Amino acid sequence: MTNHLHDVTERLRTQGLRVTAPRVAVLDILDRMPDHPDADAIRAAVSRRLGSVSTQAVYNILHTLTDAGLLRRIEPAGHPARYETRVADNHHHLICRACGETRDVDCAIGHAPCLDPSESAGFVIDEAEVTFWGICPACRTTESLTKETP
Amino acid sequence: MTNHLHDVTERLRTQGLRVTAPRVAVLDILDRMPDHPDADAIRAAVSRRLGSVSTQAVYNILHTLTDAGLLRRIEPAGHPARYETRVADNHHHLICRACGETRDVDCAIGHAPCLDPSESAGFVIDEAEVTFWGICPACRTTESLTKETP
DNA sequence: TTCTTTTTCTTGAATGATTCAAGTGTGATG
DNA sequence: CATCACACTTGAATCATTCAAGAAAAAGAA
Repeated sequence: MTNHLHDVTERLRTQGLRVTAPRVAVLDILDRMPDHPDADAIRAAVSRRLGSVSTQAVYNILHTLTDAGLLRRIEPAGHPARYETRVADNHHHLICRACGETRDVDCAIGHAPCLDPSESAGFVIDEAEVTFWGICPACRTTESLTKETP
Repeated sequence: MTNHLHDVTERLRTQGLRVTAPRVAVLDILDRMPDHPDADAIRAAVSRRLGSVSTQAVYNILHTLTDAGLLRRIEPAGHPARYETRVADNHHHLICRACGETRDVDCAIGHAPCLDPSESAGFVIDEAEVTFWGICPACRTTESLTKETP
């Protein structure tokens, strides 16, 4: 645990970023949360650990760390942005249309950039983002219960 | 042109939707706009044609037509939603990070659903969405000009 | 350690796309 | 051509996120 915090600190230093309690907390918490939390869930978790944090600080931190390549931001249509620390590899996401729950999906086809468009139309392409949309097991159950009770 | 309006009317009727001037205008305009306009651009175009439309009406219409399968909504992270009438086939999008300009990209790999995730985690998946992110020719030019003038 | 500088955090207000709610108007059916 | 469900208008509300200005804290120097 002290080990891990040291690792988190190192990651910040390597990117030339100052080591602050809120930043360490965000990175450490995201490393441990497998469910791609959104800004509000992250704020809640950091707040629990440090006593309090401002919403603005959380947004600043998420922005800074994302820009530095320490975080990856996922922005599912219709849901607030979610974050993860898995940045080194090429992977995609499976998102529930109902609740926004997000799961990692390993790249289905080869390696990064994973896909090439058939026409690039003069664009300089830097990312091929694949999102699988569906209904998660929990929401599927809720949905059928709702429908079967008119 | 009367031909096309007739076709638009038919599409509405086929979906059991009432034929109203704003709805016809939205569909007709979207059929002619290749650049995936957002709600505001659509409102402007409809307004120009009919004299005026409320923003709310445009949102209602876009929602209704999308639900009916007559439109497809594209929601690029960080940009307002865009719409297109190309709903029959499986295709993806190439989006400019800077200005949001959106181009169609034919499916790079086979047919719909185009991709299968390696793990579905109990989800019922209904769509595989592929987005190519980059910088369009116009923004690329602007960007380099800005950088070269410190 | 203590001082200084630069960056980060806090607070409170603002933004922008989209949605909610209530009332008026209109298309489709009989 | 009357009725009624549905669509449109107006005006306010919501939500995630961002802007702005001042207070606090990290990093490097003395």
